[in-house]
Amino acid sequence: MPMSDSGNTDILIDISTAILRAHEGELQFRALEDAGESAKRLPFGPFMPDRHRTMEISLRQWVREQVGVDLAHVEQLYTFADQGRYRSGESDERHVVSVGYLALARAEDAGGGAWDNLYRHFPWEDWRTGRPDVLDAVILPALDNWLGRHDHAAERVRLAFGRNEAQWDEEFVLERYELLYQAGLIEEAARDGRITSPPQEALGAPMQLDHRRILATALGRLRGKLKYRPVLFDLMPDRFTLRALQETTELVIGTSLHKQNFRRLVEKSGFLEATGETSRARGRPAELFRFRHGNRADRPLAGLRVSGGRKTARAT
Amino acid sequence: MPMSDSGNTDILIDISTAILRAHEGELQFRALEDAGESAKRLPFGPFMPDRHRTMEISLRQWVREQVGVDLAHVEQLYTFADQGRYRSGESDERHVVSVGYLALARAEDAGGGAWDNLYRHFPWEDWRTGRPDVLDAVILPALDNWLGRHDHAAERVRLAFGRNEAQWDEEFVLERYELLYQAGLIEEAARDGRITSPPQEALGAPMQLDHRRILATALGRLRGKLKYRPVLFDLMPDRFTLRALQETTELVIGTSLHKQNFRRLVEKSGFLEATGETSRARGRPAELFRFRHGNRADRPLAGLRVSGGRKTARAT
DNA sequence: ACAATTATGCTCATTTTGAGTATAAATAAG
DNA sequence: CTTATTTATACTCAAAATGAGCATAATTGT
Repeated sequence: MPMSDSGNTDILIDISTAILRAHEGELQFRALEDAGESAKRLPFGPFMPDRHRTMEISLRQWVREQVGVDLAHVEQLYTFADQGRYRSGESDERHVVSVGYLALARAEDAGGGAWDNLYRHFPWEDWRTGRPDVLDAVILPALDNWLGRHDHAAERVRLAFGRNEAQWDEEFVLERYELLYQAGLIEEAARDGRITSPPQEALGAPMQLDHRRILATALGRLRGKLKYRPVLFDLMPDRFTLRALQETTELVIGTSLHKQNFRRLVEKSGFLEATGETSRARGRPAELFRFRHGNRADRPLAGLRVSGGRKTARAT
Repeated sequence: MPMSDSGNTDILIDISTAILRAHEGELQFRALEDAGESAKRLPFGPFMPDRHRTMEISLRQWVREQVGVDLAHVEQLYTFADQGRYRSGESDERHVVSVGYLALARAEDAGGGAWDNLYRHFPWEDWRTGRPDVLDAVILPALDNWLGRHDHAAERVRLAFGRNEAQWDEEFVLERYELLYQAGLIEEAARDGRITSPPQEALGAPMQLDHRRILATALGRLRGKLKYRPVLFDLMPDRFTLRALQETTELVIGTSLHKQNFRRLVEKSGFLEATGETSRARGRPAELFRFRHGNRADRPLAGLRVSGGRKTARAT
């Protein structure tokens, strides 16, 4: 065997889950509140290997029973083991390793309980109505100030926040969050003793432990994944209009899309099946579609990539 | 706090690392041999939270010291906690959770030690010289036989192995491996008591524990990642020809590419910088390029997607 | 009946991609 | 030293995908 053990390595594994749904025009996650603590948290619980064969089984069962949500898609995100970012002052002697999961739920299956708007914690990630003001008003100046003392990070900031020639990449959610953390701009950093400048109101609502980091990982992963796998449908009800699908997509990637092109893209992808029925609402009734499983060409939805439009001018 | 602990949940976390390099026309990984055991294994060691701040730091240091390899890229893959796929008959009472990592090394930094050809363990994944014979000769018939008794898996097999209308997706490495495991076609399945049909020689060399599964995860992840992030360069030396870059790419994705189009793609991506020097070999000397960090548009290399060619015939 | 609203169809220029052909600059062979 | 061979690089061309918009259809609200 490769190495001998050290003395005190008692480890507790927590499974923390970012459960997302699209509901009432918001991208929401299941949030829990604890008494005497203003910051919310994700649902989490210990992994008990003698009771559950795999972490995913453990998680699904536990979420159904304790949180009352039926999960559609479940995906492991990352295992965080950094010391210093967890319950600094607790009595439990064991080291906590936290395994983050992303789970998607359909609004119908999502039961009661409290759901929170995800973008409340990441206001700089929502570009649906244009570039968020907070970027130029607060974030970039503060980062510049920080870069004055830590200029090695300039390139990371450039790429993550799309400055100069770089493009905003909607998938870099975690990288942006980590930079804000390292720059001491968000409350979690202050809490961990990393404060370098006063935390800003505009920088999103903090969460307990490292749960905002897990949420950032979840959002980034989901934004990436939807471009090549049909995960979006795990946020949709059984039947839905193209408009509804587009709105959910926009919620996730945080930008608005061209309606006709979205239709073309998604129709060509082979993931949809018309039901023949229509939905009645304000204007012309829309056809109701259903997700057609796995079949067909299953082309990726690479067209969902946020491109910022053509680079060259249109010839006259 | 959400839940109370159960009695016996002592957990040991192992970090297992698939260290890959491109060398002498092979995609290789660092493999270790144990006395009295023909199957090889990946380097792994326990995570000791009281000694290392993060798992990645722990891993990098440990790999440098114990394995003698300087790592370029390091990326966490997945945390496997399934019982029953690990050291069935061992004395250690603790549950083992294994965190898999993918690491890339440049051939120059890779020191001595034993390296094994990755495709020796996944012969069905190497399509560089065309569709591997083993697929039609062994794998698909055996899977069909298994499907006779387990037809619920037919759709998974169809998608994973690209049958009927479905296309072979080179990223589904893990899904294919898992199906072969579940169908009892590979030695690891027999070892775990899952045998349903005799293991086949042609189904790749087995490995210890679940290390072939980690390798499969690593390969799939790398194949996916190279399409949108410049990870390939972490397998390349400081300067390289386009031909060398293409060969490395082909090694990873397991298909051959069109030379002129590869050049176009990669030049347009903005990741390359000409050095002015050239390399001498058989034919016309090739220009030497260098990886240009982060700068520029950083377009994804989505064109590396293996497409199987145009769908419609070219008009006469 | 008409305005407002939403869905859907379609066009068009540009860009990207797949697949070649053509040419250039070396080395190896005679 | 002339030619074949080999590899690199340039360029063409058609098909497909993409970004942007106009046009039309089918409803509800007034």
